[in-house]
Amino acid sequence: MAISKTFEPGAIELKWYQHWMEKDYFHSVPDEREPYTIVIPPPNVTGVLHMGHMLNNTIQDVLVRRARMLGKNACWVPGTDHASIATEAKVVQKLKLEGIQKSDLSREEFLKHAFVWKDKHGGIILDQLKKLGASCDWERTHFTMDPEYSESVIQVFIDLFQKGKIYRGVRMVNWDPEALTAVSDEEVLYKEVNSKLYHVRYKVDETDDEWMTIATTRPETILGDSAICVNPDDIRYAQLVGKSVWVPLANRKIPVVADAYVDPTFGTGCLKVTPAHDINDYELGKKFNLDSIDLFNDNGTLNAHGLHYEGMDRFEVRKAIAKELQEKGYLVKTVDHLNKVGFSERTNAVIEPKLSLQWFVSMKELAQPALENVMNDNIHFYPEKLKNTYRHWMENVRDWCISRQLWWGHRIPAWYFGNGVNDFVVAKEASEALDLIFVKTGTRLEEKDIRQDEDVLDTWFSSWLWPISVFNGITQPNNQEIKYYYPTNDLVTAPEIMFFWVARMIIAGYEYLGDLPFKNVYYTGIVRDKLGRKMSKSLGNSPDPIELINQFGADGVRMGILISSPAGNDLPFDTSQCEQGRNFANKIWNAYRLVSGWENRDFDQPKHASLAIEWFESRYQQTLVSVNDNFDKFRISDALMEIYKLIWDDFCAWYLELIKPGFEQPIDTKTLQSTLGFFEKLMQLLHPFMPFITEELWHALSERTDGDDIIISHWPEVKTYDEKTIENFNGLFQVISNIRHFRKEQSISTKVKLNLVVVHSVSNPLDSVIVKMGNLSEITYVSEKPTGAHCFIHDGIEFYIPFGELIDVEAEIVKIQEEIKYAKGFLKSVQSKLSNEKFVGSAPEQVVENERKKENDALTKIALLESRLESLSI
RNA sequence: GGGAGUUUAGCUCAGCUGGUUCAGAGCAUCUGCCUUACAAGCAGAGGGUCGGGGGUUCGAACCCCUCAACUCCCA
Repeated sequence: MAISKTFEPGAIELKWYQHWMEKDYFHSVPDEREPYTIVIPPPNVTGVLHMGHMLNNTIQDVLVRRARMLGKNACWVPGTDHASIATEAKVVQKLKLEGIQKSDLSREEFLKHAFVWKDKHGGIILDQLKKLGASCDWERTHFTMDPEYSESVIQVFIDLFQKGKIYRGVRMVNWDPEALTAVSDEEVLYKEVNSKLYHVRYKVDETDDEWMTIATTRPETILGDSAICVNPDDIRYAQLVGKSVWVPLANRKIPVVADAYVDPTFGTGCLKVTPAHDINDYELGKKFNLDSIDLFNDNGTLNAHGLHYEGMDRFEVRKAIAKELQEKGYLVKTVDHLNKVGFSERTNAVIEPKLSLQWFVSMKELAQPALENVMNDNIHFYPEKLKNTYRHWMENVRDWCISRQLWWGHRIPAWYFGNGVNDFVVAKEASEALDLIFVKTGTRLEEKDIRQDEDVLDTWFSSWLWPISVFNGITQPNNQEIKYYYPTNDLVTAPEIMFFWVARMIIAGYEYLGDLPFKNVYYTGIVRDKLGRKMSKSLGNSPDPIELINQFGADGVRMGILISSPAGNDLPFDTSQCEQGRNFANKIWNAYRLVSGWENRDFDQPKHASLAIEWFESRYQQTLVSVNDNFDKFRISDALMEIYKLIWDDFCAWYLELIKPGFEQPIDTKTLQSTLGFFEKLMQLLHPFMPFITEELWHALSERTDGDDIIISHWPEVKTYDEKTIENFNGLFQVISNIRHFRKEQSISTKVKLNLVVVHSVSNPLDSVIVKMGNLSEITYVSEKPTGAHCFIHDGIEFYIPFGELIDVEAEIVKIQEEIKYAKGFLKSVQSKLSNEKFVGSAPEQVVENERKKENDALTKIALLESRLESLSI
């Protein structure tokens, strides 16, 4: 059967993925082997695969596949999270298209719709990962709202509440007026926005015409002002502190207070204080015991405090109120101003700081072990520099707002029995709640008398349990699986979610299992386009991963993604990298075509072949050591690069050429066997990176018994190797390269065979190789150097290529002169070092010795070059 | 505003404790080749004041100071 000239990945990928699935190779059950565990960073259940997932999951697959080959019990747990805000928004939107308002539905009805949506879209992203070759244990696929998982989330909430680590309180939260929920600090993105600074004057009480002018970017909040604040050192306003001013339009009198918080150089130096709508103002409000006037409805419109603006949107009011202030003479001026505005990560709505009653996790104590164990490298970050960022966050950790005013998610297990601040209990079921209420109050209530909290928990409050709850470690403590798989080994994720997720998993790990959740965290970079922009759906600058796979093959795409992406560095992605991957697959494919076409016979192995085999074996071992080392250091792309060069340069360009029989000539059995063996071992090294082509060739190279698949084959073992052999061959390659260089320089066609004359007494067993690779007619050994020939020196031996008439003698002379000039300059620098007493005195002996050797070499070289120059000049 | 990081070839990056191997790799570029596995290929080549300036040292891409640019995190 003819083998196609190029590698065609499509059918092959499908075939082997199916085969692996049928063989259940991805599935893990605890046994006596050492476990190797990775939990996938769960993508959003509503998401589709993007380039970030591709990078992330390719790396995980590489690690898992190698661990599997190392004989470990490899377990890669896949799954998705419920992404409460994003998913709820999508479901609401979908219902809207069907003419259904969320408000028309009961909670139960809405959730029914949401689950329908989840069942329909939830699996997409995981299916896409299969195309990439991801060897996840699909039988273990988890979802953060699975019943048992949910139970663990609720159990943890109750436990932390009982420990006093969860509390309910009024705080300034980040309100998303579009999603109608609070979001955590981490979900707010600050962006610079061109806005205006409105200078508005407030009349000082008990004066005729004395005014204080404040500067604000948010005139719509004027109606909620409770004070004016100035810096106590600001002499401009010192006499006004303690007096009162009148709030424009509202006709309310508010005090003037002084606090060092105010920056006298910003604006006018007078700050209007709106405690209900700014976090800093809120602090001032507490300090000075000011009224807190909440102006806004949840959807961002003004409420009754907004007077005649009631019902209008905050941004509409900004325009309208500026106009009214202008008309009534309060607006002094407006100036352009660049300021930072917080946007919701989910809805992109402008975040409204809002006072509200929310649930919080108190973080300070919980964070302690999580901080320590990263700083002391019990949990190792790659790259290490991210430890700094982590420490900074952990040392200044703030309490975590975990309630969300949504329905899609884990409903908070708190039960209210009255209107008092403390009229609630926390319990899993209503019946338990009733018991607790009885204990708390002495009153026996019925279910109809109590109501459960309407809110759900932040999604991260469930995914922080991911490495534990995928093994049911909370609901069934000390079960066999959690004991076997936990702590997991490596976590591969993006630095963007270091706080959202990584830090919190570490916290949960220590709190609930008293141990780290993973030993290593490998942070990938952000995938960017050619212009350096982050790839995103809204920019439309991200290639469709599935399209890429169709175009270049999964192996090609995997290589394209990994070839240049060191940990923590952004990956400026370009499809040309996948092309490189595809080309590599093709190169391997063609190497196989060559080898598979050889006919073998029993005859004595030529000397050069046995030497070549010895050399390649050493090179392979040398690379293997280095590849292993790179893996240990999570230098994944370096490992790949080494394998790439080993296959392309050493194996294809040199080894195969060395042992290749003449056209239509047979090859000896021994050499063929060794070559097939090498090919196999190369495929094993490459398998974690390019699983499909390697499995295909594993089977093509040899008849395999059932179950003899590369995916479960044993990672090659390190054996001692001979450095000397590698050095010898490097010399050989340089000789050949010298010949080729000369040919190229003199534009001598490959069709013209050259002679090589060596001034040496002993011939080399590899001469036949030089003849072949250098396209020579013969090599002759002489004792007298010939004249009229090009010369190069390697390892002290002089090599000559006799001239034909075509050779440009003048050019040759010029070239030698240049070489002499360079060598003399080099000699001078070496000699000046050696004549420096301080250098000779203080540098280590080894270094000085090296300089002496350099001096000697240079002298010899110059002498040789000069004698050649002489012979040419005749 | 506070903190951290980065700056080495056209691009993406290596370069460990200062010392032959220290100025490297892959890609891209240029030149010549359809040579019988592969033009998705082969052979060869060019390209860098290691961000600028100063210092320490016999010796600096590497250590110190300073300036500049970029990136990220926090407020």
